[in-house]
Amino acid sequence: MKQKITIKTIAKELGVSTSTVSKALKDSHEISEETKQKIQAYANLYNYKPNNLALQLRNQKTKLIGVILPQIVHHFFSTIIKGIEEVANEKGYHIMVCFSNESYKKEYENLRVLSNGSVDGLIVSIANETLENKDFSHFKDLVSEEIPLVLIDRVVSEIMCDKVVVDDVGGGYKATDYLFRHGCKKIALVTTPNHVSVSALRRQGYEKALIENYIKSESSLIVEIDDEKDFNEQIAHIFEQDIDGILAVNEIYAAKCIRYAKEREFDVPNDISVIGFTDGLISEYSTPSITSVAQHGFLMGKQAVEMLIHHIENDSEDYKPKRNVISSDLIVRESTKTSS
Amino acid sequence: MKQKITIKTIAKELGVSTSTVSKALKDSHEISEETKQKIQAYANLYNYKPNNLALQLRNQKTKLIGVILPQIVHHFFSTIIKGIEEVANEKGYHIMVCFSNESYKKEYENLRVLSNGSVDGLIVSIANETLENKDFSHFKDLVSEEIPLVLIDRVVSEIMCDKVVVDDVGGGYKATDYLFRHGCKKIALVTTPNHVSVSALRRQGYEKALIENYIKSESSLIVEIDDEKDFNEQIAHIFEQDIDGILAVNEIYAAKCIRYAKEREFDVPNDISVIGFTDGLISEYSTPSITSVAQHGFLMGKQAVEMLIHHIENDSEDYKPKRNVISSDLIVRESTKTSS
DNA sequence: CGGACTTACGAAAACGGTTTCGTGTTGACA
DNA sequence: TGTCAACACGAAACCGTTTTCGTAAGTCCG
Repeated sequence: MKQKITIKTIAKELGVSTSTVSKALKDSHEISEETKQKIQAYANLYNYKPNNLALQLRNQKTKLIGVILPQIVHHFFSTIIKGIEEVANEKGYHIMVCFSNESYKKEYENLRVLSNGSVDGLIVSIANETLENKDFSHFKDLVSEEIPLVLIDRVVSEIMCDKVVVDDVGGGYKATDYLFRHGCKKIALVTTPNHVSVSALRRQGYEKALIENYIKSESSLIVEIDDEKDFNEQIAHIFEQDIDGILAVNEIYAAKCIRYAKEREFDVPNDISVIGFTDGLISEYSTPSITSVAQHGFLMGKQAVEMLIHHIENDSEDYKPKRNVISSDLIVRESTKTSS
Repeated sequence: MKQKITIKTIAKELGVSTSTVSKALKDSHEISEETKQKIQAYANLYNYKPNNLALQLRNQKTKLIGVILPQIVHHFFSTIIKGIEEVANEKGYHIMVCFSNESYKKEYENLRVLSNGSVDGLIVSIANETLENKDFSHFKDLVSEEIPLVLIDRVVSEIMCDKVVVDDVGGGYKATDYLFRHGCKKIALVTTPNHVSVSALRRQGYEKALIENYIKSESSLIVEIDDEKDFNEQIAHIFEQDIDGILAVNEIYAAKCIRYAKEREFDVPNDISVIGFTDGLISEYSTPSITSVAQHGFLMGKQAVEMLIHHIENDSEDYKPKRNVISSDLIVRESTKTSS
């Protein structure tokens, strides 16, 4: 990289001190018009730009927000990033994005690097492996260092910080209840292993709706998908139990269920109605398009960064962790019956 | 944020100089075992971490790579980010991600902020608006400041820097040729306005395939979609010309074409075969699944960051812009006939 | 005993800015 | 002519770290 022009260079060339240059460039009244003209002209000519690192070191702030997400090639998470970036930019911040790839080790590493003064605060969604381990000491360290932290989507109660979550229980409930109201009698749940906190919550919503409809939850109707194994083999058995509705905890599972249903010559939605979570492109463009629980990732990102920046910029005020809940809405499409 | 412990604090508390502390923490032979023990113990106890900003200022490098993309909620671009992040991390770099939202102004702003010493180099895919304007002075400034820059996917020849592009001409050709070989006689092209460089290239490939098959390109078979207007209205006329194949320049257009074809009671693939670009989730999960030209965004990200880091770390060697071309492959699925 | 060499540490400069606090020169005014 | 304020600028500290160089004390050897 070419040697950049600095205040020192300008000062030397023009035979003034660095303080004079600094002040002149800020149009300070302390400096005479004449000198200001000269300095500003010179700075312009040589395209002077103040070095960000120097400023950050001096001001003890970076105007940078660290974002650590478990995945990126994922509609929900990329939507969150978009929300974060948009608001951050409006407020003069930029974002540094890292991914944990659901791995504890990478999450730990990223946290370590970013918390060394590189960023003013962090927005994190916890990796699955970490949720499984239940080792949150790296987050607790962060909190005890008083580095502003906002946890999103996948959160745990033992970390004392701001949080933004989706109303997953409500979403699961709304979806299941919708199925009941539109004529379904026997609804299966296709989910992930239970340590994934959001899935567990959606399941709670599912079970709540069952109870309210006086139906006993049957474990034979619940499949915890192991992504390592063949999907169709794992769900085959629920199709042999006269089900007429499926709630899937994400849109990929929903799409796969629909595909499998077709293979087995069930009609969607007339024989079986299907609802997914995550209102992404798959839900919108597959045929039939999929009724989904929208999670408003964009909004979540926006709220998270607003809380974070508030925390960063009101450092002094005594601070009580807040928790925002974003309600999830059902987007009705073609994969569910409309009449009962 | 809590006041962080610094080398100065340690020095003062232990009654030594900052240089001693610095050396002791690096296990320098200049310092006696006894003193080292004492200092390291203290540092550990109070969880000392060196301040990144100070290091970056001193070393004149940030180990940070700036990434500016036009969009994020997009399978191809998020895949690129994943590729970039993975290799960057391996080599000890982190990434700062910004989005231009296809806007010239935001691209300009992002470029300005990131080129102030915040990053060691940049990876950029140009915004559509900039491609339309043809104003690339902000990039040329970057190049003349000798800030390492790699352009990806959407590139222009007048910017002298490293580039990684997809073989879009080849992709368009392969796809069109595949349609001809499998019995299509009349193939429509659903594309974007021509200033989008990748679309223009895909169109070249399409036309090349037409010529090789002795078919005259007809403008009535080519639709340049205006995203502001209704999609179906814009493509309706091509369905009245006995077409039996459609090449769409992205997977959303492909999915929309298939949907419209169904509405008009054409069978896909038997009446009309459809091929899209961007091998994302839509292509994979829609019904019928969509034959697509895969662009290998992951690979593109990896190559880009490798070129960039090479450039950053071999600053001295005299530098000749390189250009990598990633070949695009056809992923055959259900939206195209298999026999001729 | 004197010189050379090692050991163990500190002072200071450097990275690129900002900011506080002088200070020398004017000019006005009594 | 002496006093004082205003003006225009510079010196120096500071942000946190590294690194070069200097040096006091101790050791070894002749």
